[in-house]
Amino acid sequence: MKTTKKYGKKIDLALSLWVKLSRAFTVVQQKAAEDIRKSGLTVPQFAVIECLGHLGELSIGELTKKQLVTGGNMTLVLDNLEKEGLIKRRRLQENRKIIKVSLTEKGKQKFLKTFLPHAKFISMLLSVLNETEQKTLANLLKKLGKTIQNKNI
Amino acid sequence: MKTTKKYGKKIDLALSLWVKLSRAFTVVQQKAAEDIRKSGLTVPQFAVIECLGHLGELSIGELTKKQLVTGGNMTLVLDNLEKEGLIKRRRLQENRKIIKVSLTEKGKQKFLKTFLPHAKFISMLLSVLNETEQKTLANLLKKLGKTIQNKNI
DNA sequence: TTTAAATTGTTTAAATTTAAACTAAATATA
DNA sequence: TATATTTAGTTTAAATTTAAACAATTTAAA
Repeated sequence: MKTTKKYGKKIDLALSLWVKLSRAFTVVQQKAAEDIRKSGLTVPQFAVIECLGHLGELSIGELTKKQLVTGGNMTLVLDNLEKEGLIKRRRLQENRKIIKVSLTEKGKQKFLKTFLPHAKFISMLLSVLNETEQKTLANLLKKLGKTIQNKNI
Repeated sequence: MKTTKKYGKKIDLALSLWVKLSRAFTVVQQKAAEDIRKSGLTVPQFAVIECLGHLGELSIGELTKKQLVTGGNMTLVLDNLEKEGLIKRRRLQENRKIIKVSLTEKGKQKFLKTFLPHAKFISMLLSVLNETEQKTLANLLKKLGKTIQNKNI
């Protein structure tokens, strides 16, 4: 922790936290991305497969909200997954504005084959923190993420 | 916290932590990016200005390491900052492979004008956690980031 | 010394991402 | 009903980012 006050105690602490949050995320993200690419999927493709694999059929809007990406981007990711036969789109008859997305049989196989190994990789990576530390960290991050997201600034 | 074991306690905990880390980072990052764009700089441009403003003259390699971006990308960011007259490049005579980058007078003014308001914004954003929580979080994130980065996987 | 290897930074092409304009469908309002 | 607004998703153009090939310089090894 820095001991010199550059901009005042409160600001210095927040900046230091933000730097460490960025660094920790980026480091994990880059290792995770390397691991994901081995499966032949891009990171956003993997994220969609994972989301559908765990939560079942979702609308495109729900997917973009879950992953905090823009709609145009999601369209492209889904197009590519559709071309590979991993997902399918289905227009809702009750509300024809909405398109539901789900895994095909091939997509389910891909999910089953790729997710657990990647989960183990992440677990191995994060094992530099013990169980208690991981729980504490997760709780603080949850509070940070949830509160800021719900806050309209 | 999830109570159902999907992949075993250890893996579930790590996955849950990774999701929360991503979410917290992304949420803060998107708010921070919005704030930075008001200054007329892109996020990576701002990061370079900040780095040079705080650390003084750095080589291009040092900048890419600090920001965990690829070299090609840094070249473009520096080109654009140079066009705007905010930074300057200087080839080292002792080692002509190395190019040192520093802020111009205009760049220093930009740094002084933009950094503190942004720092205050970040501080306000992170104030959803109290001082103790911020310190705990920063320490855990530091441990996570440093250890994984030094670990060769 | 001279060649080979490593380091530093740039260029290029391709992939990714965003923002804004757009289409289509549903809902609200006059 | 008819028009306007909102919502859901797509298209497009531009910006960003990466990875790989490249050039220049330095260092190491034969």
